[in-house]
Amino acid sequence: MVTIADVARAAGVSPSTVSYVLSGKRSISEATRRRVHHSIRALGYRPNAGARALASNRTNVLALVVPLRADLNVPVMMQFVTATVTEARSYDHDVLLLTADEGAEGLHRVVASSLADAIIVMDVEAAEPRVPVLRELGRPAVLIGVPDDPQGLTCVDLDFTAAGSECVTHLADLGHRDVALIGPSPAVYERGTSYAGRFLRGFTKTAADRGVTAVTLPCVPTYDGLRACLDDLLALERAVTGLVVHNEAILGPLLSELDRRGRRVPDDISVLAVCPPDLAEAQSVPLTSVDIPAVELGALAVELAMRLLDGLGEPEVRLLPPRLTVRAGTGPVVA
Amino acid sequence: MVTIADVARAAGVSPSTVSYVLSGKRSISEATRRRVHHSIRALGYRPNAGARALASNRTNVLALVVPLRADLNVPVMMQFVTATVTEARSYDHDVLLLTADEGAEGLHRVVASSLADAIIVMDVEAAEPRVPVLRELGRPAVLIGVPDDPQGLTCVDLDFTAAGSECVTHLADLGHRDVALIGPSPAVYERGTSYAGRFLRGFTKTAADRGVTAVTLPCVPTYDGLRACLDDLLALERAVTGLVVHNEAILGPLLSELDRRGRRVPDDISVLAVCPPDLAEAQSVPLTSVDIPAVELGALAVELAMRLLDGLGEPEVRLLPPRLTVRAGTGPVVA
DNA sequence: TTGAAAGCGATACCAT
DNA sequence: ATGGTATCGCTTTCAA
Repeated sequence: MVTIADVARAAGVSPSTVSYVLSGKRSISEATRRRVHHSIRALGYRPNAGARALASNRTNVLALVVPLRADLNVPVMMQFVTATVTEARSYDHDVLLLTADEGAEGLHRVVASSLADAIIVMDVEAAEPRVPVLRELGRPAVLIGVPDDPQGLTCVDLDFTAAGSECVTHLADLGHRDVALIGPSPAVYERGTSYAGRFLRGFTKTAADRGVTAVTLPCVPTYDGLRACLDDLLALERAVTGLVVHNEAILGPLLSELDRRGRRVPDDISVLAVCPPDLAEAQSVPLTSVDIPAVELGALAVELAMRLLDGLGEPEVRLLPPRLTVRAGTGPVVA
Repeated sequence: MVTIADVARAAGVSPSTVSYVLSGKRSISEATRRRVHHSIRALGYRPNAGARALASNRTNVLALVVPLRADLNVPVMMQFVTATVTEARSYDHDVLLLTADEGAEGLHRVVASSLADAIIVMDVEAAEPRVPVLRELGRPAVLIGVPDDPQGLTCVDLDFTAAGSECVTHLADLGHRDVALIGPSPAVYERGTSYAGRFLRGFTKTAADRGVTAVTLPCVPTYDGLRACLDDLLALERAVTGLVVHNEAILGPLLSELDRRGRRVPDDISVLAVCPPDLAEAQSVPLTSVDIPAVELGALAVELAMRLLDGLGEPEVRLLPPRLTVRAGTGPVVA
């Protein structure tokens, strides 16, 4: 193994000089810097992470806590994870992966044993049980999602309230007077996942503001769940002409079932989805969609974590504005 | 911060004794052990990971390299990742997440800076460029997938050859004489992803052995790709009565399109899929499927990595036998 | 602008 | 069965 001492010897300087060349924490003459860098490359030196962490109290590692649930939007999750890793690398950091089933204990463990400098937590619930722990951990934390009381914590998320609102606005502007929201699984609402409730509120409020009739149908993400959901939908007294789907898993099946039941999109019914653009585009009829900006959110989470680690920046809640892309699946109401 | 010295003092023993109590590397009297454990709990002591790594040359961390591609089966990937983390924790290890875009350099980095003790690599190609590097790294490595030359490396995967074979066998036993394989995107074949070719070979060979006519159609995972693929399929001279789908992304759309084109499953055509059971079950018609045992593979990969770290066990290729579950989507040929 | 050396918190060897 | 302590590789203070 090549150590800092080997490099120092080869470059004819002291180990501390090599360290300072690497960290940039004090000025070094150009000549020395070059000799040191040359020796580093020549010997293929890489600082030992453990030694560095021990001496500096910095691991250059971010802990990322991912959910283990099956009822989540997995592709979006994975996008988020890879974006986090990629962004972390751009700050010369690595990512340690934790699963949510370790709970608060996992957070304690990682911090107390100095495995990571900061923590990023995905899939935050409204009454998030890990929030008090995160506050007391004494390490920067960034949540994806906004708990009821984000006091003292940094949170990032899509502005789901605005997203729900924008979907209704778009439909109302096209003349739709009767809309429905096909939401996530009831389980998602029941455990109070923060984004589901926020989207619903934006949806409902704007519908009221615009004088649009709005119904909400949570949907279990199975074929049977979908069928039941559509049965309910089509049995409504006033025919719904605009459908907002906040449940990626059933998007394809939903369109099939509508087709099977003789409802044409968008002629009979407009469909608008909350999902990644490629999913919206890959449907039998490309759907107007509000993007879930997983990649931006991942990068932003890392960026905010870095700021906190540098002692800059205060805890804050950062909501990204929704972006709605119009595609063939949305049309005006045909009288 | 609570150190091992604090614990030692509180328990009235030396630091080395505390260390030995924790590691179990020498015998300790029951009384001492109890006092030490009591102090550990009382003080909330957790060993410092960096210090431990520095002194012991063991990080208790596994590096996991995940692909960044979009054309992969993301839910299966995520299952694999979480299974890996969960299993690693059961060995008191953590998982450091790397993305494949760091390439061989990333592997060097992680090893040279002592960030991880072993490496698990997903999405291995037939002519995997990282293979030579992994061999020279001097650290245990486990590949998910089997490269052309697995010499000296440990590999785990589903036995895709047997899986392809079993699908044909099942259809042939039901009397099907004309079958087709709807495979992954052409891009997957082109870059020589190892599992795609192996499945194809098992499929083709068994078809020949059984005197069954077999055609293969790679399918770009978009709606247009699917339509083109089905056009080709239905234009064949001899009508295909059995369809094997090795491409999860288009499973739902495929069934919709078949329905739209008036082909009933399984009355007109039997459909058999290679995918997780829940996906097969969630279709409009539940499909017979060969499971991709992501969870077992993840756990197995970790287990083999642990063995290698303990100096037990040689490099080996471990293929899990396919398991076919019969569901409503497969039926006999109706003359 | 640079060097010497004291830690950081464990492990494991050498003693007893 | 237990203790003392050198050691791991790096950072950072203190000095020059």
